[in-house]
Amino acid sequence: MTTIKDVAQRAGVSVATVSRVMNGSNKVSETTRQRVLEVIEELSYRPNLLVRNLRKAETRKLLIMLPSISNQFYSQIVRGMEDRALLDRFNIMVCITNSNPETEQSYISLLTTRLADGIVFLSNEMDDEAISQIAAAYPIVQCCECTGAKTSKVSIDNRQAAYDAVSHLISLGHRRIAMVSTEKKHPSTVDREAGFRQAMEEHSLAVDDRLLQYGTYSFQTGMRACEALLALDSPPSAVFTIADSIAVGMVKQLLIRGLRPGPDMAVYGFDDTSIASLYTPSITTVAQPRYDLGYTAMDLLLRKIKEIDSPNQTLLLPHKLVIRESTCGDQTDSTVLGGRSEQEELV
Amino acid sequence: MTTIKDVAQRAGVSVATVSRVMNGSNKVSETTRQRVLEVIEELSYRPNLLVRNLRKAETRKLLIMLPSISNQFYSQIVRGMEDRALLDRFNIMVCITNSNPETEQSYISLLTTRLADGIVFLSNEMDDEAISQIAAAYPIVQCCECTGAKTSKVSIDNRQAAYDAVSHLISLGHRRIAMVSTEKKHPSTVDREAGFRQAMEEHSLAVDDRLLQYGTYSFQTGMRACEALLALDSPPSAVFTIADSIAVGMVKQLLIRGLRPGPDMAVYGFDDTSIASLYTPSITTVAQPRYDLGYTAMDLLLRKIKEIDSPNQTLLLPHKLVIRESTCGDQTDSTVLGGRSEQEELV
DNA sequence: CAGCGGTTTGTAAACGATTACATTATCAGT
DNA sequence: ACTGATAATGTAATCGTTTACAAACCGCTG
Repeated sequence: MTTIKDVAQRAGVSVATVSRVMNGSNKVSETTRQRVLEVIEELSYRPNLLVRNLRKAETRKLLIMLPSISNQFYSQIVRGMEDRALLDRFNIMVCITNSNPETEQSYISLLTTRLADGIVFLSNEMDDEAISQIAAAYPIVQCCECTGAKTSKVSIDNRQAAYDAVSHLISLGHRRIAMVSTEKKHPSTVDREAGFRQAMEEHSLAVDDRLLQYGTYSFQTGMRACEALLALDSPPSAVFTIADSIAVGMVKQLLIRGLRPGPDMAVYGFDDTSIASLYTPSITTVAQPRYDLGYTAMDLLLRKIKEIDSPNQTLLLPHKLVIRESTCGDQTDSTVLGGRSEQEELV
Repeated sequence: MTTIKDVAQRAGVSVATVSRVMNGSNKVSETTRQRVLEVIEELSYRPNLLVRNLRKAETRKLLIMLPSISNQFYSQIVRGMEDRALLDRFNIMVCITNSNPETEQSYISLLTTRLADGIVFLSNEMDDEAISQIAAAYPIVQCCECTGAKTSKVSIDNRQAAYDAVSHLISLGHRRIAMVSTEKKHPSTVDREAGFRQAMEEHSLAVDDRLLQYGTYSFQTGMRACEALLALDSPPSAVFTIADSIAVGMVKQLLIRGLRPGPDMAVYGFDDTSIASLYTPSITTVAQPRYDLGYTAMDLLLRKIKEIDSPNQTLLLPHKLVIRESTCGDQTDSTVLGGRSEQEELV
């Protein structure tokens, strides 16, 4: 490997001069600058950034922790983060934890061992105590899944969003409303369940335990829940699910059973991932301002990097209901109703 | 920041001893080991890995270059890579290029500046010449999108796969077969188009230029292509698309027009992403051994890391046709036919 | 108790850059 | 020709580890 010394020697200057050329210092004559640049080109010299990072005590690398890469939901968020990070000349790298605590820990140690300058969690496995402790010394932000840890955070108001969705179903005349959620209680899950209950209670509707189904974020969960609900003596007329993937499963199972999603059973999704608008029938859902969530989270992280002792902030961004066919009372043809989500290529 | 010196001082030993404890060298007495460990805990000391990486001239970090995070297709591939990398105690980090040459370049420089030990490209923007040059000095592997660059590579035989798919359509009795592809010619695109043509020619079927539609990987492309094809004097009875996302658009548009995907027009997807099995009707497609592709690619990369001068290899893994409803001749009900793809959670 | 082998520990060079400070070159003004 | 200011360049310390080599220590043996 060629080092700065090799370049200096070959160009007949000192390493300091080469370093100055590399860093664009103005205290180098045009003649030597050219010579050095030539030699750099000639030897195809690339500085060892480990050393530079060491000397400058910064890496300009930020980590984004995703539980999984296969979730459509994250792409716009990550794009927002990236755009914001680039403004301050930071690079981002995505770490996939698979919701595995050890994997998560191994990526966190990149931060504490100075291989990265900050982390945004899109979900985390560690407990609040541990996260808070790390956040006290290193820049950390939570996005979308915000626990009780002492960090800066950004998300939507999940409780309110669920409340709005369920209230909407009620306003359509539904009285027996089911909920399909996950066994694993993410912060967003807890809030969405709370919003569901609040809406039901405020409209004096009973929450029948048999109408509560639990599983994972998979469409299989939606299909199974659909079966279970249809098997009841008096099935619900509407279902609120906490994720589009579950809603898709519900809808598919209804179709398999020859039932019409919407008229026969209304289905509400959550997140407005591309499949919700793509599916036939299209699926009513709650949209989050994903790009903004990411952009804002990154903004908070950069603030923390500039000043680790800056106070923690909690920001809530506005959500939106996207009404589509799956909550349509009368479905005479399969024309796509409004609520087309922002154009997003499915590459 | 506490350094190894602080620990040494506090524990009353030399930095060498602390380093030995950190690295699990056996030449430390149990007594001092314990004392040092206590101090490390007490000061919550974390070594600066920039230095360690510098001394050891390795980072044990591998980069995976994705054009986009929103593609379902990549998740299993990445998992395969990760599993293989972990066996050799390497961490992986995902870099999203957005198909932007500058972004790609900025991540590649992480390799040449010794911040990472190797790269797997799931697609690349640089030209073959540039890639070959880098690959001569640094470990690089191409996966799924293999150009003419001098690197090790893994993919399926895209030409053969397309050939098989189109031959299958022909065996079902179709004679007028359209193709929907992308403007941008990725290596896989070129091969799939070639396979399409080969199958048509070998069965003495004319390739009507009006039956060739081009766009992006988006479902909008599928919808538009569907419109264009239906507007023809004699529309095709089957369509081969080079991506599931396009096929979904086709199917959706057929449904909107009140036509039956399958009986009225057969639709073939490619890649077997989760949406293909999820959609109603489910979509016939070509499945790639995604996990294995990733695992194998990483295996080749690790080989290159061990020995940069090891010869480049090109591996082709077997594909599979997954027959579903969208190529079904008579569709009496919406029962899901075989070809359920490997269970994959949609999180 | 000198000498020996083995274990444990310490000293200091090295990794490859950045940068404060020192030195040298350049040149205008007298 | 000399001075002093300014620009260009060089020297060497430094970042925080790892590790080769040297030194100290310990218990035994003869």
